[in-house]
Amino acid sequence: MTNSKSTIYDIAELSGSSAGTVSAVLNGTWKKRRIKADTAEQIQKIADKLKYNVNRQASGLRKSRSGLIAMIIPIHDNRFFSSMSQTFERYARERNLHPIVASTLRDPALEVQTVKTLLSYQIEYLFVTGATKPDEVSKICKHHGVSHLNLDLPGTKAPSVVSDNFWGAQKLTEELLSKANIRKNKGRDALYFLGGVENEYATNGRIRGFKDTVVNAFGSIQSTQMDVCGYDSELAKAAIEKLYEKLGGLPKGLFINSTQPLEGVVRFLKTLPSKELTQCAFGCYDWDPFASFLSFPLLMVKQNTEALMQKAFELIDKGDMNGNKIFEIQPSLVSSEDQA
Amino acid sequence: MTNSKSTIYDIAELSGSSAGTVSAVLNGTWKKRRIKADTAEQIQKIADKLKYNVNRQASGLRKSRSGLIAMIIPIHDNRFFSSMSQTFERYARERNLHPIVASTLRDPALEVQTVKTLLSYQIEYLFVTGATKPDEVSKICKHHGVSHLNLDLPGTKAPSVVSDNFWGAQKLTEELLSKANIRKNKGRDALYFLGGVENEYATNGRIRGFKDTVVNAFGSIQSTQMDVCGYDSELAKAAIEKLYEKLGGLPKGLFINSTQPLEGVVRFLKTLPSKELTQCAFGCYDWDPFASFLSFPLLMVKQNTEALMQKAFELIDKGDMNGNKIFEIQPSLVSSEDQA
DNA sequence: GTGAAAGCGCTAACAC
DNA sequence: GTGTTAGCGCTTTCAC
Repeated sequence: MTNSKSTIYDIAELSGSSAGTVSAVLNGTWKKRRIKADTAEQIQKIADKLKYNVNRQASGLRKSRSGLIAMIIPIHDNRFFSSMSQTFERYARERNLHPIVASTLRDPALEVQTVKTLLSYQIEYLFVTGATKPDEVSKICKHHGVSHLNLDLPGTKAPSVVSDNFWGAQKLTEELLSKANIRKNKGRDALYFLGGVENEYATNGRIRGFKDTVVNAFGSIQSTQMDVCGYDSELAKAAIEKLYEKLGGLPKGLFINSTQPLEGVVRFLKTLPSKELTQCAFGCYDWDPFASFLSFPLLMVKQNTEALMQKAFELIDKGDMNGNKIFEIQPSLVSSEDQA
Repeated sequence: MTNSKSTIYDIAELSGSSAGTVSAVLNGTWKKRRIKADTAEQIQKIADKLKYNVNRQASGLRKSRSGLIAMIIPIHDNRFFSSMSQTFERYARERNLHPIVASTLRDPALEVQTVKTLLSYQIEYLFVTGATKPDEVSKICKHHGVSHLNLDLPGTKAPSVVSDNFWGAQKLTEELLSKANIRKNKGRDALYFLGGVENEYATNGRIRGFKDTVVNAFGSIQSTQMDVCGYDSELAKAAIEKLYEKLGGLPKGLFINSTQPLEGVVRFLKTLPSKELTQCAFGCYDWDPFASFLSFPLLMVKQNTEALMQKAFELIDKGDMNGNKIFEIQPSLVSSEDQA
């Protein structure tokens, strides 16, 4: 029972046919070789009995194809990326490709090293998700002739499929303006933007969407309405505290850029009497299921993993991986009140 | 620049040495072969210039080792499993093994198929996490002579590393009894258990821990204190509603089995005036970061991914993968109040 | 100190 | 309809 790995030669011997025939039967090319159904059946039966399993290092070497498709992500332990992994696997399997996911911890060196390792296993495609140096990765992949694309964060040397941050921010801002019933766009009667990092791809798009919408509605926007205080929750907490103090209370609307700053905001809100919270409309760019359970209503922008992945595989299917176009995918607006 | 994959033969030719020498230099066995440092350096330089990358299908075939270690998990998109993946990768890389994680969606057929595929790539080790049929997987692995172990859910044909549900439930129950200041163990003045599935490994252990602790403290336990209503949040919501009605209010303490039932409970609690919540001590077996932001304090049991994985790799390191011992790892108790 | 040669398990072109 | 053969890129034993 133990350790009886068998090869096509074992089967050839037992069936009285040749290794070539066995190979053809076992990999499904036997009709093309016009092998007798009888022979095929016979061989298959023996293979089953021996629990034969092809050695893909050998077949891959011979065919110079591995059947592998890989994706690198920054980390596994994250709602967005783990949901990308899940969707990636499904799409890959639909195409008879074997998915491999590896995380690179936002470490440029590990990123490069991981990609090289993956290439050494002769992966056929690579999805580069949220990479710190997408163009470095592109260079390596190109040298090895491996099709690849960027996800979530764009690069300039391969096609990219990313969230439409501009559009998402517009929608969220519009909703908030209307829900908060903003009239004057001044003092507490205005919408405020909190969190994110200046000159970072995602934040940039979101800021543009926010500003664009506010300016559209009121003709102008004040610099005091923006506090791009970083992604750290402590910094966000300090920022909302300061804003609260300055305004003498919460504003009528708050656009929080990402769930991490949201944590900081929530920590501050916990210190306020709950009726104050009802005077502010809260929005968060990024979704987390926990947010449905907060003590106040919250609008969230949820990235569309399904559509991102679908677009990416569409590019694979079309063999369309050579340009450097950026495809933007619309996220969706979710309200915590819908889920409760 | 494009597609210039090179082989050791290219390098051999350019360097005027033989493929064997190049191979030895490039895979680090060259001191053993007593190759001149000069030659080695020369060869290395050429390899770098060509951006040579070993073909692991070829080297793996020859050595009949792949350098791969795989783990199957039910799903990626889950706090516990994604954190297992993260830790798995780290430990694997520390050992110069290349980690592969694949999800099997709690589908027995996909589980078996995925394992077979992984084996066809000649993986050297397999971690079987939360499998529906761990023993099926063991059979297949044994036939292929591949070392493997079970994680999270135990099997009978390989070593298993699982959470100590009994211990965790004991600790959580003890904390809750004391925090709730239970006196009579009757009516509202008692601790109640909610959620989980009868005859399931994890629930069994937790029920035993709960009962054991209550009986220890009060000499007995009533069957009405247990409602093993499943993992569905709607069922849990119905269960807590019924309990509330029966008792004429919340009990002094509630042990909720898993985060999904917790969601249901929270939905119900939202309908209550907040001061009622202060009269009950809440505990949840399983941890989720969102729970720190609920409007009431919550004790949680957090599985120790780090220790689980460490134990698993310890078994690998010791080559100790042949028994079927079950190793239980203590989880830890976390309070939402510690994090705020 | 290094080259030559065999072979890992499989596939595919070419026989017949 | 099926056997034979060469070879994918690499490692390793045996020469010398």
